[in-house]
Amino acid sequence: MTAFEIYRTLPEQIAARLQREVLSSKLKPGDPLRETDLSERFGVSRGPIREAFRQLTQQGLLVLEPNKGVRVAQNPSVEVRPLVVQLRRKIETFVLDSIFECITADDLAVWDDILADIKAACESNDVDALTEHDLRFHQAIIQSHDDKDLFTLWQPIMMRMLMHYNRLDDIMESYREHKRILDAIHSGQKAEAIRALEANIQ
Amino acid sequence: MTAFEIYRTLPEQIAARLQREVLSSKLKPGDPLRETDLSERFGVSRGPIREAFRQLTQQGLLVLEPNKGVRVAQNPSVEVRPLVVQLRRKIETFVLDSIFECITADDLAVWDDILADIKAACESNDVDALTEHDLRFHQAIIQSHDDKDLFTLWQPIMMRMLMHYNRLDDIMESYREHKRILDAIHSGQKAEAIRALEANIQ
DNA sequence: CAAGTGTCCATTGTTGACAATCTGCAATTT
DNA sequence: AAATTGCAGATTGTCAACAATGGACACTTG
Repeated sequence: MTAFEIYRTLPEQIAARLQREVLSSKLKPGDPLRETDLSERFGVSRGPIREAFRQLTQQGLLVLEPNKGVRVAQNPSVEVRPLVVQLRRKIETFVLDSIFECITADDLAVWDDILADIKAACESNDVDALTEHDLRFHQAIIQSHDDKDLFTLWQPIMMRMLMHYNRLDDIMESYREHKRILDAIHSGQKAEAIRALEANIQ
Repeated sequence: MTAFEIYRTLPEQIAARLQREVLSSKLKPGDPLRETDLSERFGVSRGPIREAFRQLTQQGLLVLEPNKGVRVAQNPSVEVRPLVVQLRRKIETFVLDSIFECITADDLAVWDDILADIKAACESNDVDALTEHDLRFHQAIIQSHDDKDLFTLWQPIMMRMLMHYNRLDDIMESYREHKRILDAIHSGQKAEAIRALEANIQ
């Protein structure tokens, strides 16, 4: 993990820390988060904590009840999960289809780097790191679209899916799936790239 | 318009007011909102204003830039709009299909009331009121699903669509579209109801 | 004994003061 | 003249004190 991540604001740093703890199930669905506890833990006042709560609520990781505080959100129900999968597929394939012709060598270089991180995480069987880099991979693709607003639409849907990351028996398969996507892009096969992307989202 | 809406919290009241002003284009895309101005206007301190900003950011109506404040979000680009339409259709038809067999007489009574409001808005050619009750109509359907989390997924997508509500030449057509949905539900025709719902979302 | 009521305490909601940051413009430098 | 620097103001970020709310539990009341 990168030790010196730079974030613009205090709340962003705090939100990033808490996000990891939720996605790695260090914080479990239903767990309450108290403003006072966290303000002491991070050495800041309650203001930035509330702001961080707000960001994570927007991502769907926390649920806010007035006068009662925030709790870690429940996983999507099994009934709703297929819908979430479909929504994410629609957005990501839309983006890939839309940007395909304008993908630069720089873009691909960044994505290759992330793929290397995914590979490393798979090889060391580190599910938390895999989750993080899987998120970075798809986020990088979404954010390469001109319309930055797409990201805010996509993020809460993606988060719902990451909340239980136990799809694969063989963790290395995740690396292979992402590699297939990039291989197809490298060789300019748009339809194949979209197919590989859809296969990765389930 | 309901004159005595009760909201739990101060920020909710403020957010509701601002939401109307954005959806009615009293506040236009790119307009900056200053915390100090609004705290004086509403007679509260800046805390609740910031909280309201956050709620509206989550809904996609405002965009937040650190150290620079918030602005009214831009309308979705013409390129992205078809995607937004598809996403909203997927969610709403999923919900209607999912709840259809458990719709109660109480549910239908509420929806009929909202339909009456839609009719009144159309007849008096009040686009702002139509926007408001159109939102209430679809929101009521979404919220009748057991999984309350669906609402937070749907809301930002819906808001993107409401930000330019100029689809119809004949405003009465909006009433008819919603009436077709409820008529089909009343007579138990699930497939027809879903078809009418999809026709309304475009 | 069941239902309702009051009190206390933990927690969130709100406020106003102060600190940090950004923007625009004027003065300075090359 | 163009680019850069340095101020001044406006605006957001942070903080700590105080107010309001909700939940638990003991107490009263029928």
